[in-house]
Amino acid sequence: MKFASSYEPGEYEPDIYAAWEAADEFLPGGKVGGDNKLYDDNPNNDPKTYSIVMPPPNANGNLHIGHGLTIAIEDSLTRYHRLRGEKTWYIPGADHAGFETWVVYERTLEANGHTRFEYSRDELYAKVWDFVQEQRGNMELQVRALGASCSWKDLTFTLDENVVRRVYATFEKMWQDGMIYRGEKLVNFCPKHQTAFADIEVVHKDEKGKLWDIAYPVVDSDKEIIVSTTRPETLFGDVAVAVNPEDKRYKDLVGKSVQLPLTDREIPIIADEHADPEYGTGAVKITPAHDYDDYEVGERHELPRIQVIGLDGRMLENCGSEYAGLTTAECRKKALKDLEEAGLLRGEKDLVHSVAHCYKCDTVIEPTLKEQWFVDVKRLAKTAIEHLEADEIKFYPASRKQVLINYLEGLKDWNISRQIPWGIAIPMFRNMETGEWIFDTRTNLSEIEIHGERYVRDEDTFDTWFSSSHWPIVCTNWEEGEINPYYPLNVMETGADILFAWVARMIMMGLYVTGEVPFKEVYLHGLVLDAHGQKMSKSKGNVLNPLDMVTKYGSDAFRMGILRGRSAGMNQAFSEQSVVSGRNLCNKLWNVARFIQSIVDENNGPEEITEATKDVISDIVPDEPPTENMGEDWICREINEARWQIESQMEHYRFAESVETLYSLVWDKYADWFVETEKIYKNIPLLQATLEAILKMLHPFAPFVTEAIWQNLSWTEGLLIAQKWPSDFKYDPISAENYEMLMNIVSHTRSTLQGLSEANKGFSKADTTLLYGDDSLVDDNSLLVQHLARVKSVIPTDGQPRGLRLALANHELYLDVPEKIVSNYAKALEEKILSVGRELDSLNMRMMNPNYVDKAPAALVEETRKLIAEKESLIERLKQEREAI
RNA sequence: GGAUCCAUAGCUCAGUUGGCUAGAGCGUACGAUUCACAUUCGUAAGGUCGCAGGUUCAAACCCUGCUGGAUCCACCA
Repeated sequence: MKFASSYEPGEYEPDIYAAWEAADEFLPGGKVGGDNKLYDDNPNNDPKTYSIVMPPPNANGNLHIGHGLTIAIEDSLTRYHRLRGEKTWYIPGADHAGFETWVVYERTLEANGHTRFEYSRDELYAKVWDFVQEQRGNMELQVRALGASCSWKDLTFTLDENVVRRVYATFEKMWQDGMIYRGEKLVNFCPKHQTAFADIEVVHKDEKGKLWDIAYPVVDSDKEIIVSTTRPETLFGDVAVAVNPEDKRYKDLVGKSVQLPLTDREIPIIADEHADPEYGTGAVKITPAHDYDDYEVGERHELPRIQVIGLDGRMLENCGSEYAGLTTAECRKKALKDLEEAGLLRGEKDLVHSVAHCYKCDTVIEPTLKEQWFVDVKRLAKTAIEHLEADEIKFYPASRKQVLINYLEGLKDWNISRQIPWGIAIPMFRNMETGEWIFDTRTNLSEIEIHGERYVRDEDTFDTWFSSSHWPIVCTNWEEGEINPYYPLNVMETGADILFAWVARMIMMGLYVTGEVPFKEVYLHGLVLDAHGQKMSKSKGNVLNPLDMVTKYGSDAFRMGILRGRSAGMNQAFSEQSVVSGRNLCNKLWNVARFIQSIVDENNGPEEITEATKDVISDIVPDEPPTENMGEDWICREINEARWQIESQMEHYRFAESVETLYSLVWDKYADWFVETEKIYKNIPLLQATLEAILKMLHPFAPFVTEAIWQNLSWTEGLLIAQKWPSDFKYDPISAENYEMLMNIVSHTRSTLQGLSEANKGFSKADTTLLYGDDSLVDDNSLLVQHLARVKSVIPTDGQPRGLRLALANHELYLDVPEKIVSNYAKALEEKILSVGRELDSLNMRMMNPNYVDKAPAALVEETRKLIAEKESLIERLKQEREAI
């Protein structure tokens, strides 16, 4: 016997994964397709294809619990479609994670007493490359430990040559289409990391601040205008004071100038909608170089932009010698003091406002004027919206489609420049003489020469989302003019939190580059929260490592555990308890298999399997429905039923329900009832066939234990991963129905016995005899009933009923127990009568309503009538029992 | 300010076009045990489905309002 008495995942998982990989089963053709070719020369010859990509985890990082969920979902889909016989391609990836990795690297640089400024960009790039190569591999091992059946030879790294080539091609196309422009705009600049960020990369936090009122004297007048500001230090960059055009208080001041305090400049008073008469004093200072709204006001009124804060977060020369070089905080303090001394500070009050922070280092983001590359997104967004509205992509959850459309409608131009060395270089060179920019892909050179003219490379790199928005295109090797059955992807599975950052951009880019949407369906998963519904975070100390779970309980247990109770788009709690119950299921299945193998061994002997028996066994669908044991018809029906459910659930991404369906099939139906019946009947071919079907159905969710069992069974061949999804079992529906009745009799017997034993100390259930009247069902199955109900014997009454009659409609059954035992049970009986009475009342109420009888469907009314009749006869019987006591 | 989602047993969640006498797992209580499995088996208790209205023969489900919670977007001089 190969089966140990319990399943030890750690002993099997690494070998099994290696066996799959060695057999090339992860390639899209697999062994099923035979040729391992991506696709046939004639696409009509091909089976259906199924493609899915892995959102690339950070190449030099470790997987967190969210990756665990990602892989559990994606690999279940992959394995399911592979078993269905589709050419399934799950493409793994690794992300250079531009900013993330850069932050980690810069930290190690600083820890060694260096700074980024000591090196050229090319040197830094080379250093990080080496750093990442050293760290790489960890993540890939972890993806394997989770059982991901992805095609490793197709792994795409976000800096791979073909990715860069594709990104450059797109950029060039955009450049030629006039969608790329260089502009000096306000960008979210982190003074610590020295780089710009996209809007979605900054975190807004509510903070306590102060609102100061500052008087600006009106030129050639004794009047003054008081502005409200939270950032007095930006005063040096003021170029106007704005008031609302409707604001009567200031109407006559518009067009005049004010003296800008602490400086010798005069700035105009302008009228602009931006000024809210209700807020503060209704007058607002305009600083286009350091505030987004002011920037727009400046555009409208063609005002100059005066930058007064440097990239290092210190005040520039143009603020005057007293202020230049101060940090913004120092400058604010000094400016307020000076204003107060000048008698211009008129008030100060507390307020809470939201402030942008760097999502990585929490430094306050300084809106800063910078020359950057921008993508004009109007056309991209418009096309994306059109295709979304035409329902070309199905969303799970469905509501996110509209959310995405709303986002695209308000999308601003996309700043794609980042001041980080670690990334794909922007392929633009500038003629230092003329200032002209040209496109060139020779980004390995910092300078190039064309027709004797010298061009210098832009030092910036692309926003990672610009390259990763090509992900479905580059992973599937899509090429213009070639047929590619794997593009568009069947599904894009990723976190709901990157709907805007990534999904939106992949759709825009896919449409722009290929003219087609990049995927047919989007499944978004929510955040994995801790057991108490809290976000996992290092500072809270509630972070769970998926690999720890795998080590402790096994990969399958983790996968089933994390899928449980989870639905699309929802942030849901994760509890270790679900993993424990997943582990228990694996062990249960293991023992079921162990038991079945032992029966096979007893009857055949493992060595003596003849070719003839093999034929019988390998025919998974028995031609004739099983006879004799009705439990066999029943389990065949239940397995079919479960399989149909799983097929429909998988189509709708209801993974949690599939796990639930399988759990109940394996445990509550197969092990608790069917295998119990087989202790008497031992229909070996059917035991084998049903076990095989269950292993296949569970394989997508618990790949390791199912494969481990498959390998340990004496009669199976090949790898489970490469088998075919089961088809229908034949069965006799009447037998199946009868077995269910038998189950009902057994449960009721057990429950009554339990009631008796609770009411009577020392009562022995196992010594009790069950008597039956005129009942062919029980008569035919007395041995089975005796075994399942765990009674001493099941025999006919022979016309002499005695003991306690069971309250079952259509069956005359008695537990042969003394009257004293029964009388102690009277209270339980009384409760039962009351509860059935309540059910009967509610049914009668319904029938007494003439509208119900009139308007409800006839079948439903009929069913209610039948139910009432049943309940009435049941209550009658219970009352008789009570009388008898 | 705009939007989306959520509220069902002690806990975590199912409940697909209204037909429910509202389910599961865990937990709890009681009982079993040389049986493939104590990672086991059996039985049971536990719920005015957030609140208030409405539509309907019928509402956990549809509509309106409210309360509480989560998330996203925008704004906050």
